[in-house]
Amino acid sequence: MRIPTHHMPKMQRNHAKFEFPKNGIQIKNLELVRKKHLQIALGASKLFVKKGYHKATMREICKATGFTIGNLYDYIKTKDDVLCLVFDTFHSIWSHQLENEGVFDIEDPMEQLRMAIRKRLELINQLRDMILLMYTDSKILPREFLKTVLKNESYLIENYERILRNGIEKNVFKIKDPFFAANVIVYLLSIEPLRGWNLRRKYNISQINRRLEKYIFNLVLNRE
Amino acid sequence: MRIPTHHMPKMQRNHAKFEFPKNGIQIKNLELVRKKHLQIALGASKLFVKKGYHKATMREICKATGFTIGNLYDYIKTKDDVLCLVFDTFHSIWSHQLENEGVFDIEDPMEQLRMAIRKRLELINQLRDMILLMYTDSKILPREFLKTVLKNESYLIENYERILRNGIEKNVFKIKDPFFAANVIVYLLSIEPLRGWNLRRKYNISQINRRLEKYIFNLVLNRE
Amino acid sequence: MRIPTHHMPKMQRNHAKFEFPKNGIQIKNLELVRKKHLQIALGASKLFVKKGYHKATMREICKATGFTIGNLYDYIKTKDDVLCLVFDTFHSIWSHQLENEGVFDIEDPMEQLRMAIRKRLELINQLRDMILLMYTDSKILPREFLKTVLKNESYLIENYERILRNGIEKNVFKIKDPFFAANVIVYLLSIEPLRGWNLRRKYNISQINRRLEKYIFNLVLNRE
Amino acid sequence: MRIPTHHMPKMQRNHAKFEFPKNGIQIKNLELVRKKHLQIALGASKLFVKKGYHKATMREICKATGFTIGNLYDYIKTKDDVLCLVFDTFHSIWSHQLENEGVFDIEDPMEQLRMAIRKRLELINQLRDMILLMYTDSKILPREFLKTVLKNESYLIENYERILRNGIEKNVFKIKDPFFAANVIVYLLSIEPLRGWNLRRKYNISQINRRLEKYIFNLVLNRE
DNA sequence: GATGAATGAGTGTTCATTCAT
DNA sequence: CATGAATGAACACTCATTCAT
Repeated sequence: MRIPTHHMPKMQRNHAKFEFPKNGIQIKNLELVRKKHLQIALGASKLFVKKGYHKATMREICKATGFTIGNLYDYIKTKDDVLCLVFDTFHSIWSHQLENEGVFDIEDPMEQLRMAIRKRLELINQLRDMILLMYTDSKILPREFLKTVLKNESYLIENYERILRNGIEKNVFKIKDPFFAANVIVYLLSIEPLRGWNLRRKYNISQINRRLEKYIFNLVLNRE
Repeated sequence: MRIPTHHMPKMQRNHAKFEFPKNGIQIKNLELVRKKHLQIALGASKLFVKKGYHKATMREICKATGFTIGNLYDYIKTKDDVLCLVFDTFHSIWSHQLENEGVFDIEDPMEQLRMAIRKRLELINQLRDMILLMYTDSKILPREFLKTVLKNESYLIENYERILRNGIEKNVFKIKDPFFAANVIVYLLSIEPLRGWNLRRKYNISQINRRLEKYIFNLVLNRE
Repeated sequence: MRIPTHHMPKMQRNHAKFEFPKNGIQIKNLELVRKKHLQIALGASKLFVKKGYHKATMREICKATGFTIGNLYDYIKTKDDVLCLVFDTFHSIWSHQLENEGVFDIEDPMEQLRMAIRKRLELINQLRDMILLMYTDSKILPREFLKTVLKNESYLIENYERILRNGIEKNVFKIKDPFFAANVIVYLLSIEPLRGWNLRRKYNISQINRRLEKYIFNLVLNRE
Repeated sequence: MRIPTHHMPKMQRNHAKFEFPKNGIQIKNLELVRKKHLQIALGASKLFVKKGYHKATMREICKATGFTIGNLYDYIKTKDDVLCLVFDTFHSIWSHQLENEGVFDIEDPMEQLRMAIRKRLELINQLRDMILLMYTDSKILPREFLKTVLKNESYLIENYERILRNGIEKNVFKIKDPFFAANVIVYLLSIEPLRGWNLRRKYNISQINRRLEKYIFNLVLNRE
């Protein structure tokens, strides 16, 4: 899994709400904490992708992140926090992508949607395994944190809905229910990480992506 | 979750894995073993849906299935086997549905596809939680067993592909790539169990289902 | 520490209230649980006396009690429970002694008090180290359990108070405040286990006991 | 707990243990070390009284004493040293009290004993919780240090013995065995911190003290 | 076949202590 | 002298699995 490092500086911007761990930690230097949290998230995500959250032991997480056990626990309170950190890091990228890509500056609805699809598919290819992880392990997340994740996710869908509404207003898109369509589109875009094992037997990634794009435009341009 | 019991007789067809649960102990009555395996799968699935596989303990599985610990281990070898049994039971229903519904007896492609969609959505609604479980926990399955599961899954997709090809031959469906379309359709049909938390805020199940049906027909009837 | 086994059959009589652990345990055979709890208490008490509660590890407790770790945890929920079991076992002996010794059948107050003192000193000598343990580690006990322990302890003191009142009524004892006197007497009787390191430099146990007896009679027979 | 600061100057007399806290680091200013040791003892004692020695972490000790972790370890070598410092500080007050109170300047044995009792009870009331701590946690002390503590304690008892002998010589006290009596007296005087939970249900502190005084005089004035 | 007590490797977590800055 | 991040041995506890009855 390549990590899209060009996104990193922006990652934790909107997420003062994700403070780890909930209660005070040992370490006092706040900048350091942020740095280490990122280090944990990056290392642990790779491990979780490989072994799954439950089968990864704290000792393995330490090795994967380059921490000693005690030191790791200076930055988290429980193992669950590690998963939260992983989600915090990647789900931010995941759900706040469009704002960061300048998609909303594009006027032409067709071009805007095409951009939104392509950029998303690029990101999805980069984060393939993380996306699978985010699907399979999100139900492990603490209730409160899961709520935030879902909120982010629906925020992402709203972004697509906005693009669709823009196209509808300009009489380019023919769909009647942009909310449902946005859900379908966002869902469809993840087909490759989730069900790719079958598609990949016949197509390479870019063939899949091209077809997805066509399907989505088809969906958006034809009367329902 | 209602379990569609009319499917049960066919369920355990192809799984050598469970034929001799314990090397040393010869359980003669094979019919009994099958009965007990079903009992385990039914009880355990409910538990796994509630708690997840990893957080469910063997003791809880015993309680949920009505076995004592020692007795349960007469029918399985490891905890993983329980998950396999659950998959074995439900994934058979899941992937061999269409054959059992008489869908292939229908001549008219439109009618056939409509039937295939509706029957599937019905089943998906019944098995909502199991489907989520099958997505999230399939990666826990032993390698060999996972292969069987995926084979079943692709068999299901092939069924849809066959329906599409039938419609293409009869000049009803306009699609060029029935393999890809089948994958997309099967994937789309599961949107509710997997991403329903967002859709359900606006629609009830049947509204979702109606929209899905329309989308799929749209997809199939329009030139790509 | 010799364990006064002749008391054992009576030990758990009055203490249905002490159920370990608070919530259900794995083991179903209740008689077995009682037997094992006793085994735990006897083994652990020796260890705690030697090392103290906090320095004793669960593995040492296992070795001292003859359990494997997992099996020990079939009978307790936490390490604290082991201490509670120890207290439960010995504090019962400790605080319900007099009823079991026939002291209350004696009519003559002098004889009754003498008996109460001697029997107690005998017990105290047997339980020397346990008494020290009960003093030093009682503050570790869970709040609720400590309350029961203190109630038992005050019940013991009440027994002495009753003996004193009997002597006052029969004009043998001259004391005005039997409650305070009973507290002092019970406290004094434990001087050897608690502060014996100094006394033992000059006296043997029976010399200490003889002197204590004299002091208490002095206290009880003279006008305040 | 008020700390009787007027005793402090004499406190750290006889404890080579803390003269060079760290082999490698030569802290030149010995006066500073003494000051810091006192700071540690005062802060830590409050914490130990509240949580017990074992449950108090070094981090909590730091917070309670106003040190940073690294700095604290400039003045001690192990956590046990903190307990030793606490004992060193308070046990000195505890066992060298009488010399500092001018008790030995009093000629009249009755007056002298009364003074010795009252001053002691005053101190005991001030140090209530510390006394309980000194009882419960003394067995944690390193062997060598415990010996010093016990020596101090027996020194205290000797002081009372001296007072008693003085009274015997002057034909005021009737006791035959001043050593035993001194042990009993010193032990009795601590009844309130150790067993007060029962007494305090009926009496306030001064009522307890008055009764104790009477009992001790009774003990000392009557033929055994 | 059924029972449930026993096993012990392995887990997440704590915390006294060290040491670079 | 002071700081606090880093270390890792040790801990309490869990739970899949076995096996005597």
